[in-house]
Amino acid sequence: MAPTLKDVAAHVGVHPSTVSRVLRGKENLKISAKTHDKILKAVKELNYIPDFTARALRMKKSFTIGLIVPDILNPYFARIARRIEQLGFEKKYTVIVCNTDEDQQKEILFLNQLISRGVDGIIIAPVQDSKEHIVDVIDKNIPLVLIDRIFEDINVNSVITNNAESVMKAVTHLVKLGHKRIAFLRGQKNIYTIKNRLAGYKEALKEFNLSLIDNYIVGEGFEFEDGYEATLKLLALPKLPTAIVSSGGDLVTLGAIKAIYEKGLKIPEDISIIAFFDSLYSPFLATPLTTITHYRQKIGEKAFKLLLKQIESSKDMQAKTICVDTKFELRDSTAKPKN
Amino acid sequence: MAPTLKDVAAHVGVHPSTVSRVLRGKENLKISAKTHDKILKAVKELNYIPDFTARALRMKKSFTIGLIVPDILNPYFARIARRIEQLGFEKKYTVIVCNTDEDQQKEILFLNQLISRGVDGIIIAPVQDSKEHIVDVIDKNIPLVLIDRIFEDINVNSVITNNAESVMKAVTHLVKLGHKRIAFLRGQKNIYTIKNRLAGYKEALKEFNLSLIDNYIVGEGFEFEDGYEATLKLLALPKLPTAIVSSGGDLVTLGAIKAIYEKGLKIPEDISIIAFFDSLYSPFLATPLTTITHYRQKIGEKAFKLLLKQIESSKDMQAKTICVDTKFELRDSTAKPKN
DNA sequence: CTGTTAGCGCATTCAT
DNA sequence: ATGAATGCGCTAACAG
Repeated sequence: MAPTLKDVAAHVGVHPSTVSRVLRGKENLKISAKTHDKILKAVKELNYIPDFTARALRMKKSFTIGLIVPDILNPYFARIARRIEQLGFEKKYTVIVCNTDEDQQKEILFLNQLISRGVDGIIIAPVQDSKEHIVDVIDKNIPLVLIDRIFEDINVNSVITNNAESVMKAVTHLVKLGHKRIAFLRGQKNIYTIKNRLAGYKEALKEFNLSLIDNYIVGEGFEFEDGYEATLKLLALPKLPTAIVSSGGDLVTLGAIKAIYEKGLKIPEDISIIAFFDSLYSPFLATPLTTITHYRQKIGEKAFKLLLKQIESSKDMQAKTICVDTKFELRDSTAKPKN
Repeated sequence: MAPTLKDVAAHVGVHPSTVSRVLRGKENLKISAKTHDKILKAVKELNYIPDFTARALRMKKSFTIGLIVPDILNPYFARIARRIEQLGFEKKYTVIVCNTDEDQQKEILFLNQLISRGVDGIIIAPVQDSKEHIVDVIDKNIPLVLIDRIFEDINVNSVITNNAESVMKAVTHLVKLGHKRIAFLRGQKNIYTIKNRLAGYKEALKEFNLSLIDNYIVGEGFEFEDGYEATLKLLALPKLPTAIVSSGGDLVTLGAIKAIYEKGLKIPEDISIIAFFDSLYSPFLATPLTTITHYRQKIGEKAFKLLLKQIESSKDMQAKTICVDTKFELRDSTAKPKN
């Protein structure tokens, strides 16, 4: 068996609580240098490792936070998660990452699991079929911050990005190149980010007096196949778009690229593309992609700091929504339209 | 405050232990249908969520496993991790992922942290500067399985891939195309996988009677910059290689590609490349890469199952080393050498 | 400066 | 079929 406080205490000949005090190392608790040293020596000798579980139970504080994201394989969330872990590590917090695969049932399960494990707080990019389960958590007074996707009518700390503006910038770029038939490859419909990106798309069209063509808005999910299928549909239209704004992220975009190649089209000669794309790989693709990328580390940082503040402040703090900019990176996947 | 067993018991008018029994749901414990139902009803009403921490303390079983990898941003480890999480979820285990960034100090810290948290087992791709800390964990009788990187002289469950054979296959392919000057872009030296890949490289050279050129073996790490720098060095040599085997994974390979492009060379016309490359992106790169890829999900699966068996078996089981194949995927980054 | 006491929430052994 | 008692390992309030 692993040695406990009691074992260490017995080994030194003091009371367990004394050992505890030494190990907690509170400044103001006066302990004789002698016993202090003896205890530390015994700890080393016995190779004592404190039992975090017991401590958590006693202190009602687990130094654990939960992170719920759709899919950690997505470089967007991976980078955010990694940053949160890093910061957590610095502050002695462990983070438990949960992947929902955009399945709200799973999300609810994870939420309960995390609560059951007594996490000190939760960072979540929710599935957004509904919000009751999120509200429940907040009502339980468990610190929570939303990332990427918020519910506009609930008052909670959140970190988002300026989706609409990003797309408007992208469309503007295309219009200036001469494009008039710009399609929007969506991603999953009901998601906050996507709704806002779509809104930005529509607003930009309006601004440039371009008509909104329903068939030009396609896509139903965030997976490779979703992008592939949707783009095939797009490319089967009688009147092809000359440009695509891909708002569903890396996988969707790769799917789109595959479809485009399969149809024998060239990027950007036949069709231009601007994508929300967060991996390192964009410069190396067949045609280096012009992208909208996120400051993912910053998003992770803001989220973690908000959460930490909420965890550490006894009184409830004023909820804040932080908006992080995106970056427009011009590469080679956009050009003037042919016709 | 969250309701406890006691609250539920009081609400129904029974003893907490009775509630516990109902919730544990052991078959052989006879409980009247009446109280059973009443208790379940109360649980729902109060929205009782069991305290996992307390349970873990009491049962000395946390239903948590630790996964320690170099970097979850690496698609190789990301996919393995994801699969382990998935399987863990099915079996009610939570997994805590730790990233070492190839820093052994961190690895030791994480190991202790995990032990302190009372994980039921650990899966680890170790840094491999040394092995004492790993042996310590095993000596503590904590179930542990090594992935990707093993210590050949310690007897422990492990899952590896056939590194040497993979490289031999790659070199063979290049030789058959007519290459005689084949460089090896290594990755971090002291790592098991890399050592074996290098061994495979050397063996293949020998088999084909090609001389081993020291300058053709480069690379010191797993990052993008490592690949970039190392390849620049390679391309500054008086006698350029006509092909590169990149054994350091995705990032290193991307770095290499960048260096090659910057030197104004073309793939595969000027230089061929075969890479250990695990992301979805390989078909879409400027020249779709001929790669060696891993069955990452399978690796995760094997590792998880080994660990679970070890956790669940009271007596210590016979340690096993499972070797998972790799896949050679021919694309367009290899061709006959120019001269 | 250190020991004593109590209890976090739960599962379990022993009663009844 | 259920209640009572115990303790997992730890911290904290209170004594002294």
